[in-house]
Amino acid sequence: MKIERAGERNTIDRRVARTRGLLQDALIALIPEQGYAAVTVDDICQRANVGRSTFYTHYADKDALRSATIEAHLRSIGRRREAASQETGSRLFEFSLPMFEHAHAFRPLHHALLASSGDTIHDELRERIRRAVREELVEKRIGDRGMPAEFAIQFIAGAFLAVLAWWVATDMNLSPAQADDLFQRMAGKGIGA
Amino acid sequence: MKIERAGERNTIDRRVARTRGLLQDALIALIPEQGYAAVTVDDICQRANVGRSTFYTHYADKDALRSATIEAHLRSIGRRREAASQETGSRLFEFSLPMFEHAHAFRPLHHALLASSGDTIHDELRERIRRAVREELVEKRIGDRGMPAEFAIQFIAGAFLAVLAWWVATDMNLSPAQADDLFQRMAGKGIGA
DNA sequence: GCATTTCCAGACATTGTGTCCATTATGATA
DNA sequence: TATCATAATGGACACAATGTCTGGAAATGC
Repeated sequence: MKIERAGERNTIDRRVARTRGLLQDALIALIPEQGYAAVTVDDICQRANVGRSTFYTHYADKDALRSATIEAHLRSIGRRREAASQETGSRLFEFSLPMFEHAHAFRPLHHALLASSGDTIHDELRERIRRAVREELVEKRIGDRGMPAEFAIQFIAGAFLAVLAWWVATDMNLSPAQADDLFQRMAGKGIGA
Repeated sequence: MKIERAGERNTIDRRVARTRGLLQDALIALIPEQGYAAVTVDDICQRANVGRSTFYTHYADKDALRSATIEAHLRSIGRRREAASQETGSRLFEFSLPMFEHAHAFRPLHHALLASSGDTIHDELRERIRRAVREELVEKRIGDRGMPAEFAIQFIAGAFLAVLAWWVATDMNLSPAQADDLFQRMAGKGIGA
């Protein structure tokens, strides 16, 4: 009699690894084509050449597959980051360079993760904010010395939207004027190391 | 015989205005409760007390309703900004305060707009980045003088994701090291007005 | 008041989801 | 290599949501 206690398994059946790999790759391949929301479980299975019932023996649903896929890649970034952390010692944001490097190596994945969601409204709001930032930066000729204008624009617009979303989601302890003040400070002086 | 040319209508039937208003309000109300993706057309109709078939006489689908809802409000933000622009004159980022103020006045709308893109794929990555930023900022005790840590975290994480998305979407003329360098500079010193 | 428009409930076909089962195929192990 | 455990498979099923279409009832505008 063989008793196999939970979690005692130290090797993974090749079939499992193969199936999961195929499914993950299929998802990543399909997202740029149709957008995540439009991708069906059936699409994934056909692209991966995997039976639909097999899908459900591995993942509860599409979201579970997505999580697992991201999780796997994110772990590799984490390892890379730890390695980098020991080398460089005390950089300001240790996560950023490994992330840029990973995005460079796995561009299709990151494109799938970050590309405009196809959501016209979100994209429209983003674009409006960017336009507003662009106008001001160009008009007032701020930020030179090798800093590409578009980079600064994306930076500021992204920061603003993130901060606005957070502020709206919280209980709004800060007044609009206070929130704006903090934003202006961060945008102007940065984290001020 | 009465011929009604397209677009010649100058008044809107009260029933139409009433129905559309109810549907838009219902959507905005439901998004914070369940998230946009989980809201069904039936949910919206029940909340709005409107027949489901009526829904489809006004909007092609759920996305169309969302578009129409947000578009209307976005126009009012534009007007507010123009007004504010004339008053203040020469602030650094003129768009930000009016936006914060509008978000304060129409919080449910902005919550619906910014909370979850419906594309949950962003949210997961977003959360990971935030965690990475949070660890570093807290660990290294950076940013004091009345700057709430969470504000700085959201700011940096949002800026990073926007910059990363932009970089991945372009032809990647910048190397990972260069991109990271620019990011570090902006994060550390800001726009440097 | 009357013609027009909108609202509505319900029926319908369609698509995608998630579960289950019996059967076949394949990797692990000795 | 033989054996056994596990994975993969297609098909059937119930279910939920979508989007279309009807005919009649209700409201609106003029």
